[in-house]
Amino acid sequence: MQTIVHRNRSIKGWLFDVYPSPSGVTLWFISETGGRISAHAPFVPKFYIRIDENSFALVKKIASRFKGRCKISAWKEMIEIYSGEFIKVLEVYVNDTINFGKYVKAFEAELPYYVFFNSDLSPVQMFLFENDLFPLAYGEYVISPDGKLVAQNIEDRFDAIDYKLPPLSIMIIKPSILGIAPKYQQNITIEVGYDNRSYVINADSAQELLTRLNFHIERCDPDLIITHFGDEIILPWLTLLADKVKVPIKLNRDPSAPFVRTRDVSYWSYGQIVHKAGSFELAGRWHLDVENSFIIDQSDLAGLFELARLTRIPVQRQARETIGTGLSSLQLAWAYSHNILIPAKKQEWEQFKSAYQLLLSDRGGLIFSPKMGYHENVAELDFASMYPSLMCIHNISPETVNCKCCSNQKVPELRYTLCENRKGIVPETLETILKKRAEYKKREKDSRSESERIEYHKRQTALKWLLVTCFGYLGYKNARFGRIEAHEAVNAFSRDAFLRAKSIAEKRGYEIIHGIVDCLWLKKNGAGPDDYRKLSEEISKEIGVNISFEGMYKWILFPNSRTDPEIPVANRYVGAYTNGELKVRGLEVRRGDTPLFVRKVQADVLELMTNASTIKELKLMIPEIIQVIKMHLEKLRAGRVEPLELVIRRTISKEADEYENSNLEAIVAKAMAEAGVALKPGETAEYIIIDSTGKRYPGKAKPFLFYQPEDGYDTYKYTEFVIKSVEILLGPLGYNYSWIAEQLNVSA
DNA sequence: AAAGTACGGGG
DNA sequence: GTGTACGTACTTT
Repeated sequence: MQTIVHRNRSIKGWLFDVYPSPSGVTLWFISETGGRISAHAPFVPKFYIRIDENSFALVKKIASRFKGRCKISAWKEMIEIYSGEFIKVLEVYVNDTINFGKYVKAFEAELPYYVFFNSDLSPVQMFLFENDLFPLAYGEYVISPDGKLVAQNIEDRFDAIDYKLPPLSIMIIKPSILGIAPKYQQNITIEVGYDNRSYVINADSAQELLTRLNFHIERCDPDLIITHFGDEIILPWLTLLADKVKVPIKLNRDPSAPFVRTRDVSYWSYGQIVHKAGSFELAGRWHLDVENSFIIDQSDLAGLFELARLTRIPVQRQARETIGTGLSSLQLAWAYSHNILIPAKKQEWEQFKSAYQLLLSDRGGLIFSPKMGYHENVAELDFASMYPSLMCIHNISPETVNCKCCSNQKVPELRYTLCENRKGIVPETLETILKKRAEYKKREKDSRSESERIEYHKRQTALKWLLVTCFGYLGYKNARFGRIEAHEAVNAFSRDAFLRAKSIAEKRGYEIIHGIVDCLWLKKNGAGPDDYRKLSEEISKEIGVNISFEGMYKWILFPNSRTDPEIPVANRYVGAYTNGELKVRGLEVRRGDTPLFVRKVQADVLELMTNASTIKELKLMIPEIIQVIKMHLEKLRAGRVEPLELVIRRTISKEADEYENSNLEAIVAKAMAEAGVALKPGETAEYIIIDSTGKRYPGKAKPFLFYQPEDGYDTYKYTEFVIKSVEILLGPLGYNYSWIAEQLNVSA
């Protein structure tokens, strides 16, 4: 006799994905043996209301209207972050992970004068927080015969430094022409790549296209579909086709789940409009659009995975979120696990300022005026992670500044106190990041294997962005854990540190050539690397924040302002380190709106200049530089420059008809709108200048979308662009625009 | 001359 | 609390 025993199944592997599904969440795992397994976990998210007992009946009445969905759980004692004291709150269960937010809104609408906590967290994150889980967590997962996750034993930590990642099968889908947005392409063909092969899908009909794509998806069975422009263009287009010709597209691994799509948005972020494409997320596999992810752009998949593990935001979502959201999530997780109530955040209208932006705008950070022109034998000293370090060292956090319990005068210039009894949430969470990054940086330096070095570099770069954001976050008035006094305190400490560093250096006989916020450029006759290292050590020891010797420059240039040649500008400079590396800020090669052609010329010139060890040698190579420019300009004059290299990409800030001046952006936006492909504020105008005078061609510039090689281009304008980009380098050596133009046989 | 428009920053 | 850095470079009016 045989009995069939339905037993639990144990998987050793990684948590791959989590998303809401009816009465809980759906989880996907990748097992070590290569299985892709889904499971369901029941989960009831909850929120809290700070309410007096008299109002209990009112809450009960609202809850009873959503009978079966919302339920009053109990009175709870939880910690209010600013006071650090326990307060009494009412816990409400919402048995619907998909519509959690809608139920919360209903409560909020009827209880406008009460404070809500944990009410705008995502149920998926609450699930992860509560179960000590995180994306890509390695461990043992136990699944019941009816597909429920019943237990897990995690052999991994969200903040681990040594962790294994699952081997992922990857498919790439992209337009066969890259380098120009699909919006500007006349016919899009898609190219599918996997297993070291790629296939251009040239189909005669939509049916054929979809059938062939489905074939590839089934054969590859990707965990991860990487696209270029998948969010905005390709996936929406494919699904539209699929609906039209009724060929289901097999993008999802979970056939029961919908695609998660969000709308595109344009929003203001500190004086600039930003357009964010809507997202197109998949269920059971990831879709990552490399053109719609800041963190992938900066630090690749390795950085994205590092961040997702740390912030506990699912990978597809983390890819599209801002870094600020990631940092916030890290703090939320910490608060959640310490029974600290999380205040509902108010509507976010602004993005966070990065430290730098804030420093400039709030005049918090110090900027000296550079000594104009070329210098030799200058050294650079940088404070490493100055702001996060200050926050950790001095325990600066929204709830520790001006706390109730302490009276001290720790903050320079300001009469603020800093708590000595309780460690703040900001230092608590930052410390993890700082330590982790320091270790990655160390390994990056020490590692013998190139692939390891690259991996560690990507991870530490991702963490760097968290650190860069954290300062802005502290001063951001709408942040959950933000407070302006905390932000001011950091500023005060930073100015103090910077000024003390400066004065120590000057006392030792060094001349300050320039200084920005946490960077100092110094000079002293006869001083070498060892002297600067010694100076760095002395300053670090004195101030308590690490300052490091970045290197010495063979030459460095702080150019004059173009609008007023008598004055210097703080944020543009270029210098060649003694190791041959170049550091450039603010010049054309660094700008996103410089056409590739101009960038190439300036880059070529700079590369030559890197070979010079002294200003004298720089002067000697002028004829050589002129030759290089001549070569490029001859190509330009002959009409042989590829149109792509002449494309200017600039963000438009408003709708086509809102422009008051007919500048090139307005012209292009209008032309696009008329052709039915209107650009939204924050999207990029991509165009070629045909005739900037408008005499020969009144349109002046043409969107790349409509560009034909016969249209030609404005040789004069592009030449001028080139000469200006070289003048900024040669001008301080005594060779101005008209001299350069003359050498190049161009009328100035 | 004044107003309009866009860019950078961090490593 | 329905607002949107700030300084530079360049163009248009």
